[in-house]
Amino acid sequence: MTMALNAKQPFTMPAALQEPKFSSLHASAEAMRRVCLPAPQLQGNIFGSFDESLLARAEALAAVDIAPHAKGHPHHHHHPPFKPDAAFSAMSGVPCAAAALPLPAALPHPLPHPALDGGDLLEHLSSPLAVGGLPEPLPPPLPPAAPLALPVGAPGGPPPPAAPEAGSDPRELEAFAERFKQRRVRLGVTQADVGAALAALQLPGVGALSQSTICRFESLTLSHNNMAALRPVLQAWLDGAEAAHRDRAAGPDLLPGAERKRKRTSIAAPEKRSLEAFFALQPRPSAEKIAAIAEKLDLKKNVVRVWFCNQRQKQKRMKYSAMH
DNA sequence: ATGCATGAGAA
DNA sequence: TCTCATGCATA
Repeated sequence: MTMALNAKQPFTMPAALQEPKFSSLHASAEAMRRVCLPAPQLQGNIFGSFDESLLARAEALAAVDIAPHAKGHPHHHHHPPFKPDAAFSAMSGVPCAAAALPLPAALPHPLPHPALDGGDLLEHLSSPLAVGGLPEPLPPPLPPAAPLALPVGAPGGPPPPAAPEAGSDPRELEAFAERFKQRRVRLGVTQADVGAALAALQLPGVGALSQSTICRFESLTLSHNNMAALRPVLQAWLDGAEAAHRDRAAGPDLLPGAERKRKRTSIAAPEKRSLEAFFALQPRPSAEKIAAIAEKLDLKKNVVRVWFCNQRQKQKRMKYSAMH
């Protein structure tokens, strides 16, 4: 039931050749960044020695850049031989003014996690609306700003859902992102605040977003589709925020204050280098290979799998595919 | 600002 | 199982 906002893929492509994601503009760019994949290795070697060569080659590659670190990179500290899981800590009092509560109706809630191994609980917090409060453009001691609400349905200007292909121009998206950030800062609102305020906007199927997402939007580190989908929403917020700025509505702020806990395994540098080498050879290793790699690097299989997924996702970010 | 992770939905 | 959109936890 959760359906995040998604301009979901109007076009679905076979997993094998799914690249022509966007218009056509990047078709070439996309193709460009996805270099290599030269060796036609492995065919039907299910016999013991299946990917020994792959592993060996990747390791060789991984080793190439390590030894003589004369002055090339700012590499510093290192790590223990290895360690599967690792660091975790708790965040304390994050003064984010955010929250939403089981509001009226329609709050697409992601839902609770099934208790997996790690055991992370209570993640979603929602809380009361945060209406009214508007942070004065006084940056320094910026008090936990209170997000702004916006009269939904009051189209201040551009009818968003007009052109299906509107706002899909990479150039324009980039320009918007930049303007957005500047004006946001001008309003003295943090990325986290924006994300929280979005919930108050109560747009169809649009809930709050995290600081991470807002940050990624501003830095274009999201997929093109994602950027395009978020643009209208952020535009709406910006309009409302600036309007509210003129007016004046002051409101106190709320402070949720919750505790979180969740582990984030940390992959050490050497292991990471190996993974990168593997990735260059095979961006999409089979489950068997992932298992082999995991064993070699002494990492959990799932960690390796997720790493590859994230790596693939990285390739698709605007920054790289639309680089000009 | 980013790394590792979850989960819904499509193959 | 992968992709995609997102997020917590971190550096």
